Amino acid sequence: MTRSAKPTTALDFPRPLVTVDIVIFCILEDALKVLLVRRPAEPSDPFPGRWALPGGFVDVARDKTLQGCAARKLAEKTGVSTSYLEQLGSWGSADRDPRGWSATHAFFALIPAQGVTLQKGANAQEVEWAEAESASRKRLAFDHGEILGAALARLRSKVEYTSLPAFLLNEPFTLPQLQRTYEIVLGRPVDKSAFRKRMLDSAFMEEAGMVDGAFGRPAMGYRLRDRSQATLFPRTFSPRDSAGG
Amino acid sequence: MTRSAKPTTALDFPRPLVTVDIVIFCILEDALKVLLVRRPAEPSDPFPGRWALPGGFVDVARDKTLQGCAARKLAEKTGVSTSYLEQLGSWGSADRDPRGWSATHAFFALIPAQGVTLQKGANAQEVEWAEAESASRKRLAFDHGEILGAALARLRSKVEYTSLPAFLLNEPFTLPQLQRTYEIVLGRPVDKSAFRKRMLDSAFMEEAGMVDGAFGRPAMGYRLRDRSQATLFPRTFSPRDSAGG
DNA sequence: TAAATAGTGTCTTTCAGACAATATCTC
DNA sequence: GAGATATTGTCTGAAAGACACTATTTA
Repeated sequence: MTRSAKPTTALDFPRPLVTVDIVIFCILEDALKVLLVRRPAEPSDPFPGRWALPGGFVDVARDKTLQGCAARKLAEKTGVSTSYLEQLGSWGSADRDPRGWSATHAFFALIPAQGVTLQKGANAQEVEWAEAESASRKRLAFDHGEILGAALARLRSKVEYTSLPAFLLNEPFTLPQLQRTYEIVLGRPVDKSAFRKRMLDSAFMEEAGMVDGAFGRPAMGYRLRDRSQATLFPRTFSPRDSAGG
Repeated sequence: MTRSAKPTTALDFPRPLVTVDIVIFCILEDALKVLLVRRPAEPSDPFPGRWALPGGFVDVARDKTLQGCAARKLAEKTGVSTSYLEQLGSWGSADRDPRGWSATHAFFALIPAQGVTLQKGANAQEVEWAEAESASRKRLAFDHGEILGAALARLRSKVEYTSLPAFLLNEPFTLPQLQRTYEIVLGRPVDKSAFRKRMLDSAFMEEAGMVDGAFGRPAMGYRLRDRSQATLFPRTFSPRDSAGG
């Protein structure tokens, strides 16, 4: 990199604003939800009163890395510290923030429904779990609608060939629960037998004792062998006709 | 996003340095190469004399978007303006740049070998095409070794199930040329018949007249239908035994 | 006609999808 | 036992991999 727009020792040229935003997904009420916070109502703020993704400025004194900054904000909002956290991309332009040239680093997180305790911000911000699909069509603050759309697309795409949905469940989880999670995210039913074969064959989970629900036969509980990353399947889920190259 | 570390109208808190770096891939001499530039030798500069990825500070006055900034830098270095340009991710931390907290937005570009005219920087920077694999093991400036490694991993991963390698070829290209490109990036041979079936079935190319080489039977030339994005295949390339979950 | 390269055909195996059958629980 | 849910088994068709074969060029 040249890094020589100006004499390299003088770094006094204007810098963009740098923020981190997080798309936090969760399954609630049999639907895919995303966490939104309402921006302060003061008219001096950009997009007052609008719903936005949780996030904020990188705190140079406090944050050692971008990932760390994202993890901190996630924990502040949800109380969840261990979860799947993946970088989504960055959005930067002269006009996405009325306060000046800004670049945001977007992350997306998958967290299990239970164990979440929503924290209102110090400034008593309003917080809600919004249905993901409809939220992406809402008019959100900044370019957060676009970012949420990208997160949804990434999630849906990856769900076709990875074990990602497992991160949306508490452990131990059962195969029927996992299948239901896939179906919610994919938006279509999945064949039970094929699903189970696929999950068990790829061996990214291990047995964790029986779990019994309210009715019917108890199911085997599973936990992930590696909670730090998802497993890739060699093929996508696909009904017979579609995606058939 | 809170964006309220300080009163929201006062934006006078310290900001990270913001840069863009590009991993530019190209096939040369039957190998995958990446473009490196040598950093200035002045000791006042970070990593003097080290090889680095091309890139530099975002110019708030000049660049409208991050993608635009990347495209500009790509054109400045290679003379290539139309090519495949994808965001790779961002790397930001307190200590990756000795000059202070910095965040870089990394992109990766695929360009055809021909038509490239390397431009030495205004400051007569040294520029070279390095073999990609070995370059990723070299000690590059900043965290560029890590970034290059991530780019290589992303490329190799995507080559298994996308049409990406087509962007490394000039049009019109032939199927044997495309196959050779896949083999170079994958690092293993690919069956001719299966390869051709796959490429032709997914119909991301269209015929563009016969092309004849030095020897043997002339081949059909093809061009991409859509140069803006790659096509996804429903399955990965995989030899019989491996990846056979 | 030999060498080189491009393109096609065929066989086999794998495996996902469909769906039926069986197992184990509660009430 | 009825109802509910979990788990397994069997069949089938699509498609990828392996590999042999044919086609078209130059020397």
